[in-house]
Amino acid sequence: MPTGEELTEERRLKRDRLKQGGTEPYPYGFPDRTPMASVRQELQGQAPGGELSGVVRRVAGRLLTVRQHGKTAFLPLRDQTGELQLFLRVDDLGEDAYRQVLETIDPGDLVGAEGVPMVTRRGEPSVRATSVVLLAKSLRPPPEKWHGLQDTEARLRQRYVDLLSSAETLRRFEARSALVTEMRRYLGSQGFMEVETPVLGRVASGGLAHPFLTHYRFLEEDFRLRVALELPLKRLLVGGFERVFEIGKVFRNEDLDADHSPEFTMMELYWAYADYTDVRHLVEGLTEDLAKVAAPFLSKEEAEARVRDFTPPYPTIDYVEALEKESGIPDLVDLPRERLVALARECGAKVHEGMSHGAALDKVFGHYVEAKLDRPTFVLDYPVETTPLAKRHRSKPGRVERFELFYKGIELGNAYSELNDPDDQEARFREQLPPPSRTGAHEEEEAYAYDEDFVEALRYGMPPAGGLGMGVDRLLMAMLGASSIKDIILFPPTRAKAGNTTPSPASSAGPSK
RNA sequence: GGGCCUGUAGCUCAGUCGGUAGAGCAGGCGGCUCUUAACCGCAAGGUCCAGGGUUCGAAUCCCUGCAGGCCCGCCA
Repeated sequence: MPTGEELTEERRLKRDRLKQGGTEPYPYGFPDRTPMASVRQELQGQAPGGELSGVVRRVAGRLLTVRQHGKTAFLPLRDQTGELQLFLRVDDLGEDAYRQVLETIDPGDLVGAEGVPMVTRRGEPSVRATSVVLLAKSLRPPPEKWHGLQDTEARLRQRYVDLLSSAETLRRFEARSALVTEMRRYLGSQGFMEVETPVLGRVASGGLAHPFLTHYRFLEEDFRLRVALELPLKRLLVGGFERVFEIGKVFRNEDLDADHSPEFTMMELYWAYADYTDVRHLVEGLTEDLAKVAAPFLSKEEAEARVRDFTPPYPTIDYVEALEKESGIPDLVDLPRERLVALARECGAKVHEGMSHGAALDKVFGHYVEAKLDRPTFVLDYPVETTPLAKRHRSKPGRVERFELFYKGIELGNAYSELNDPDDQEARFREQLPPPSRTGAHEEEEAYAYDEDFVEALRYGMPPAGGLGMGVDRLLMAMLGASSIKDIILFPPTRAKAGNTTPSPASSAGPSK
């Protein structure tokens, strides 16, 4: 029965037939299960046609397809660890049970079985089933067994279908988990303590971005979702914690594309009594370690390339030297603001007239230098006006102690010797604020918001410290070779389907365009 | 935000010059005791993304919209 509803109805009928026969189509569990990979392991070295006589194993998973040959049938199942086929014979199950199983199951159903691990005459590891039970009826047919789910939109909107039909997708998100777990373990081994700080706040500072707005009913105030983790973590250094980190979602109300998602995961750490050089060596250790953990999830060639790329030390280049060398323009950094804005425009960047010197410089740098940084490379010592939260350089006037790590043309991390002079911090925040003449809501949101309480915290004294921020999704893209951030995020944001929009009270509070 | 591309059966895809809709998989019925996208036979299955226009006639041409992808710009 060919339409989608008819296919669903056909499966409902099978389910109801089972129910009428006294079989529960959604039972409560399936205890004492052995993972597919373990059964395969047990069968290693078993000759074709042989079986583990006397051994009984229970396996469960999603039914991939049914290959029936009259009185025998092969039912490949998949669980999280892998695939294994059931071998069904009338001789093992009896006529009635055999017929009932084949008449009521469909590809996509969750199925459990008990039987003897064996290897078929054709050499395929299998379980010769002595009983088969339905564990959950699937009412929807799974995607085509050979091509899988190709529709990129469906894969994002219904990630569960992508996952259940693609072992590769499942594996990629296992890799994500393994890498984030390793990041926590590694930082813990270096003495860092994981903390959690608020997502909702009155000011969204620590980064340059449009915040999401929301309303806090109890406090009767508009709040913003954080755009960075930096300022609360530094307050903790003031309080006396010496090595802290946080891994959490941050929110920037901007475009979604191949390497940006409005909601993404950030890792930031702050390290008292250290500086950005210490942080640089920590980043080398961390990324080297993560590349090794990523390796088993990659093809042999890719794994070797990744481990080779992330073998420290990584080259360092000076921001100004690199920029002048790549652009061929001497003293580019010292050009007046207007000239820089014009230059940024020539580089193809979107510019607006009031754009700051630092912002224009960043565009020019991105054009001439960043795109060319293929191997992991640290760019050191940015001009002071690009970076309001970093400490002035100890020996290079007009610069701050800051580095960014680039790989394959994208930024993976950003670190400073943290600014801890409260008066300098206050002044640097104020320089970032747009001149009053053009204080539109738009530009105001884009400046590093002035966080008065943070400056107050610094007045109590923050130890000298090094700090780091890494975009976790991008780091994972780099490690796993993903070309889109959507391949790394389980449920990326999608537009509402037509006629399916939910009216939102917060949308009217968003920045007007 | 600008440019290009895509949207046809549950899934993967064809569809010529504008002439009234095709295949494979999945599903139904029948056959088959070692398959690997099993195989063989039979029958069935459509809001051609939505709306409008041109035309005797539109999946096909035009316009608008919706959704997605890629490139560019941009925040990580």
